[in-house]
Amino acid sequence: MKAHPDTAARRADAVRNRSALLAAGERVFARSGVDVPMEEVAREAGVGRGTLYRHFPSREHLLAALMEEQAARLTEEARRIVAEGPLWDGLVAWLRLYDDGLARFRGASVHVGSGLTGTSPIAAACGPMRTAFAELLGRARELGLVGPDVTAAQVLAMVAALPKDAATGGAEQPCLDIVLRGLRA
Amino acid sequence: MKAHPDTAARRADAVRNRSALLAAGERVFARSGVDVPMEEVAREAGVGRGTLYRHFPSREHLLAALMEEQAARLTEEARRIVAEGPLWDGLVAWLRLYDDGLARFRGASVHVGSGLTGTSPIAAACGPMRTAFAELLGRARELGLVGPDVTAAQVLAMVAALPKDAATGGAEQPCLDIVLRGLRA
DNA sequence: ACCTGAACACCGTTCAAGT
DNA sequence: ACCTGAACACCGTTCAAGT
Repeated sequence: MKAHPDTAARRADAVRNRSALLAAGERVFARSGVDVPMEEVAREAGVGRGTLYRHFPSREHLLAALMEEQAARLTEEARRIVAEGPLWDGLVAWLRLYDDGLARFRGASVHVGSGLTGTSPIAAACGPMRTAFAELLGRARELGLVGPDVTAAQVLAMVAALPKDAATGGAEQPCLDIVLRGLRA
Repeated sequence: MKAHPDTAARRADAVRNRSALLAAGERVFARSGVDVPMEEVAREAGVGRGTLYRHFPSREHLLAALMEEQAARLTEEARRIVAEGPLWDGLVAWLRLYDDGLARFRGASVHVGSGLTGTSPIAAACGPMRTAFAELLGRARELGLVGPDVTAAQVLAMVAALPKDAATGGAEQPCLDIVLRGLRA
């Protein structure tokens, strides 16, 4: 991949396999969670184990590639809210989107929560999203909508780590609502 | 173990090995996190793998045994707060103790968060603590200190899942403080 | 009754051989 | 250049043999 920055120069089977792996990863992770044996992803894509590892050197690389599209949408949305407002309602809506996105693959939140900081493939995939959210949170802070001591990395990590509502014994109020109340200045 | 409910009837080496395993588990989990290879625990205790699995059939059984003492302390403390008050400050202090306790072993929060409900060994070890905390939260709810839609299982799962402050990029305000603000009615 | 360590199973990752 | 599946490594768990 490094040797072939432009798709045209890559062999047709390599291009085909890569998209088959992405599609298979999407289905298998959605069905069985991100900790499923990698072999299942390879089988679903109809390729050998080795081919999977050639395209994605680790589970996190595959997960990061799958999340990139979604992260791009969230980046876009954060910028739109900064430009158009309203800031508080936008912030709330954005965090709901973010939370929902992490629910798509069972087990993804653990990888995202620990991968947001540092140099993991996931950190790289989420970099622009983090920056855009930091901008949004900064504006909200300037308007006094959230406290001065809350950081973007903290909020992203905290919301990513929230237990799924299924795991909280049928509580009426989602955990995210509690955190949102706590954020509001 | 099942065949010998009273310690006196067990062979001396079995008794000795069990406490050596608990002491080793404490040290190794504290040093390397709860996902450390079980072999290290056995080696630190000076016994074979098989002996470890005879006493604790899985990693979760060992972790549950190690957490029992701490859970008992928290149970006690919750009852004291219910009896003596003050309820809100007591609730806050209790949740800080709970949060600190989970920080003792890196990785423990994942097992506790998912193990609180259900039938895991950890759920069994935490049962009395859950009940005592539910009582404490119920009293706070009656006084209108917390909202009516918050459940004990939810709060325990949520606080267990909070990212360690080291993972939030040096935020001024601990995540727990944000949740506590959100809980207060 | 209990202990031990070899053996088995599972899965992530690598790599020699093939096209 | 890329693919494949056999092979290796690691670790959780089991069990036959020993005391």
